[in-house]
Amino acid sequence: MNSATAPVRRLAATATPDLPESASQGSRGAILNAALHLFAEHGFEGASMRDIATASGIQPATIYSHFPSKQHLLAELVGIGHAEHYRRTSTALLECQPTPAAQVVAFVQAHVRMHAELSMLAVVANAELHALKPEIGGHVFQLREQSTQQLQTLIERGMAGGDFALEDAWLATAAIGGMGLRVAYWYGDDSDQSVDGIAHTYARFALRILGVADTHPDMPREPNGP
Amino acid sequence: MNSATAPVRRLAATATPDLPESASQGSRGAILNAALHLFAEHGFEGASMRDIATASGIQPATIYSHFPSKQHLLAELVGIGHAEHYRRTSTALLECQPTPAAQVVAFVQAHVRMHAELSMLAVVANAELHALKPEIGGHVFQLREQSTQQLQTLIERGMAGGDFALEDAWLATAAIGGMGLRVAYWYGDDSDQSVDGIAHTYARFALRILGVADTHPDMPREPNGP
DNA sequence: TGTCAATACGAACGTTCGTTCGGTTCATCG
DNA sequence: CGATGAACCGAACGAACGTTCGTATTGACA
Repeated sequence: MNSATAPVRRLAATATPDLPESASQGSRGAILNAALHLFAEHGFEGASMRDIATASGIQPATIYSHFPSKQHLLAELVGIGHAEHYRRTSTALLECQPTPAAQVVAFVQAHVRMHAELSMLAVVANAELHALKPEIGGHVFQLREQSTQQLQTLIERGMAGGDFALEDAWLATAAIGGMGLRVAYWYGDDSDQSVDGIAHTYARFALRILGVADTHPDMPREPNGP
Repeated sequence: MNSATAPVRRLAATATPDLPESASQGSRGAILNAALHLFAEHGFEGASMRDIATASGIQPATIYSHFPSKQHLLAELVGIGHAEHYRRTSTALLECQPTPAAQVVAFVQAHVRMHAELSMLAVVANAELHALKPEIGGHVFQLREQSTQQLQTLIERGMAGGDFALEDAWLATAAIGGMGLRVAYWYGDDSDQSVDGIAHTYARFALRILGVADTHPDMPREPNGP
């Protein structure tokens, strides 16, 4: 009955460790952290430099001692987010068995974990990418393309080897990537789902999308109990 | 090589029929249409009333002859989007066979078609929902909840009847809903995929996620050729 | 023909925006 | 001790913001 008064939040998370540790120290880190929270909740245009200054406990002018502009602040966050995503998926692919199904499982689990554990960073990197001027964003777009290509290549190789049963690798890439992306918006500290459980289930969903039977040896088993 | 200069678009569509016909006539319709394009591309806070006025060929002050505020402009668009989505999925469910698998196929195809054919409306209704003040948004949140509940109920009934093989109805709802939602962002006028083809494939993906065999009679067959 | 309501307009209101400027503090180091 | 440079601040800049005001135009109807 209180549905008309509660504000509508853009994502569920509030207090997760929102930045990889290296970037969250000192005044510069405080600014980044405040900008991350405000950009995630209100969007780039919806958060002012004064808001960011207040949230990080310093004056607006001081932000310009650490970042040349609001755009560069966004660029740093979007860059960190994409780099972290690419780092996680790449590492996961290096550490798993070299079969197509196992690689898809590794990729999807890393993908999902990223969007759950660093949901604010993921939301900003995805939803505010359009606000980033190309001359400042630059290399981020390449990283983004590479991450998509990673998954699509896995799927195409599985199709070519007869491991997967589907017609269109691109549609499957979009579907699997998209369902993982959305995790960042609904996963919160109070979710009754564990990150491991979500990653496990989504990996299973991904293999099912690709036409892999539940009896396949690479199909993820039940995760450990609570 | 031109990757550093091209602006990053938020969604791919540009010229689709962006509003249900009834709402797009007269000056009021021109304003709504301009606001839809600008909100979709730049976000609510990123588009100014002057931008909307210029795009619709009238003066800023005149907008206030048709809408009491910028918030109400957004509320109307978000409301139309959610109403249209709920109308499409509800109609689809009424017209299909009453088996769980056929109902999921009908829902997912309507869901996907909505996000492809009215991609701007879908982007605004989803990505800008957080900018809508609760006292102005109001009933939209109920519609949103109902649409999610529609799909989750279908899945739960299929699970109870033994038609689907999975553990968690909510995770499947989130995954299937999320992958369809993302279609609005990448589907464009120049996509080499047809809307029918995408809807067909995503319905198939959905049934696979739910553990339905490819040989099940409700599994969608190949759509008609080109 | 006179009146009313709807639609449109140019100009301006007060506020907030991103950013800059001049100056202060303070630890570091020759 | 004096110099240096980074971090920080209060105050202000011009521009852009959502919105309001007073007025002009118009078509429908008495």
